Amino acid sequence: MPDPTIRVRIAPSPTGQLHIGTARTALFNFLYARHVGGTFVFRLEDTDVARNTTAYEEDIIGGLHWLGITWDEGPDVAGGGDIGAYGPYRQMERLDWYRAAAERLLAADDAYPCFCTPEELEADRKAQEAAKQPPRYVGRCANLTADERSARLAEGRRPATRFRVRPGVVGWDDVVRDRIEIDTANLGGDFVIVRADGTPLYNFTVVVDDAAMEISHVIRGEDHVSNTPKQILIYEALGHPVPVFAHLPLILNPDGTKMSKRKSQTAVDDYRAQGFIREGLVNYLAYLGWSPGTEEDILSLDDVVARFELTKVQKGGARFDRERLEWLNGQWIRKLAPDDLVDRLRPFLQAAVDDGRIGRMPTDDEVVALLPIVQERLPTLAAIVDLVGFLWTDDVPVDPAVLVPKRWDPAATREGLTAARDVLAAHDGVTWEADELEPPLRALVEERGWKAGDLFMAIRVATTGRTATPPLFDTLVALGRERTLARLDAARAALDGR
RNA sequence: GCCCCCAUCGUCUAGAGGCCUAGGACGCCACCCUUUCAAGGUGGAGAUCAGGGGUUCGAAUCCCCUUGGGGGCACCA
Repeated sequence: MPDPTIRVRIAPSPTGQLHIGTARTALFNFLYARHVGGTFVFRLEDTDVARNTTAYEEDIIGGLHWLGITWDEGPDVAGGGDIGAYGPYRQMERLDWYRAAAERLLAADDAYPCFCTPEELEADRKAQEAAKQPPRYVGRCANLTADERSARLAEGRRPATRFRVRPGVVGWDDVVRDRIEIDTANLGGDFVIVRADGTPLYNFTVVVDDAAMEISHVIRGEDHVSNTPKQILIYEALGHPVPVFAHLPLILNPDGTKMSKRKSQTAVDDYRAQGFIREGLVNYLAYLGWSPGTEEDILSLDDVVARFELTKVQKGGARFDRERLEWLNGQWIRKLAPDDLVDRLRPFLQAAVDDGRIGRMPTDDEVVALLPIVQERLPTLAAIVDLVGFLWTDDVPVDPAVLVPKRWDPAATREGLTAARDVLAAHDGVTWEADELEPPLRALVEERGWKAGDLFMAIRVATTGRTATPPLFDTLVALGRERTLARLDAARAALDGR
């Protein structure tokens, strides 16, 4: 049931790393397109030449792909060629389109050349501010005669192009917030659509491109609501049909303000580097401002596509809750198949080797063998290092103070560790399985009248350096006989050295 | 200063006039399981549906006002 009349887009500007907010907007556009069988377009708004870099372009495209978000038209790789019949999909390659559109507006007097200098505009703004007036263009160049214009041109002054804002009210039926109407008197006067240097501005290019690419639904953040009337004015002046608008609620910092780098972690890359997986992040992001209206909470990308409705989008902003993200991430990590999980864990293990947090890289087999005891304990992939890093490090620092269980004293601990060491050393060493290690140690506890927890905790700390680990006997198996005995010896020595 | 938007547990949300003595999830607290930590299970605390007026037989749901919060007011996107 593909619907060729529905075309949506994401149009990031490559001036920074992929932002959580951009990813969410891209996701919602993708979800809508896939749900209705429409077309999803990716376009690069790269007219801010001073701040663009291909590295950011790569980061954005790579990040979206990593999340599982794909598009039907646009550049598929950084710096790469376009796919699709409505290209080019980079604004810097569409300069002719903007020039032609600007000329049409100029010819129809819907726009005019403005010779105001930055100094003049700055002075106007200062005066308005002092008078507690809202900033707006005063219209100095709005009604210049042809002679006045040519005179200024003759002086060598390069004009910007301003769009003439007509009086009246502009309104639209927003899919998420119903009817919105704004008096054009509040738009700040005629606005610039082409800079004096000839490069076009956002509110203008976005309309020219969306119209040319036949975008039917503009799904974007609420921060664009105030741009919408300006854009509608341009659509009308250009004679293009106005698309349907859907303004999504913002993603907020914990304090309720618009999510920002200053107050939150906003780069998708950073979440990825911390071991969040695409399934978890996508699931979490989908629920920021949307819900299926059921009591489901673990949904795959495909599940969300099947359930997504623009009309179920929330109006109010949603604070980013990292705790919930971690829980969801853990849920998804638990669902991964062993081989898949090992593949995803490998880079995190390698990173730990590289910066010395662990001494060596475990083999895939070693990691697979460990999954039954670690998979359900990982809120993130990166947590693997904290959880069982002691397995791949030669010297595990053991703090004598934590080595002694609460009910024991150092002497008792020494005695316990010695007895445990003897019991384990008596094991033949041919096999070394959890269900072979536990019974004799429990028998030891029984015989001495100890509490199992005390002895086990002493062994745990002695062999891992930690009080919280995966189940003890599985851990000792992973450690191996020799290292288990060696660490027990070392711990006793540490106790003696006190 | 001006314009616009929003408002259900701490957080994400269900709720589209009676099914709501407001449901779920995260987080929190107990208990169970248990060698620690998780996971899982059970139960609990937690929202006078921001406040006030209407409309209606009946309002979290519709209207108005107030308050609070947010977004935007560039030759940025």
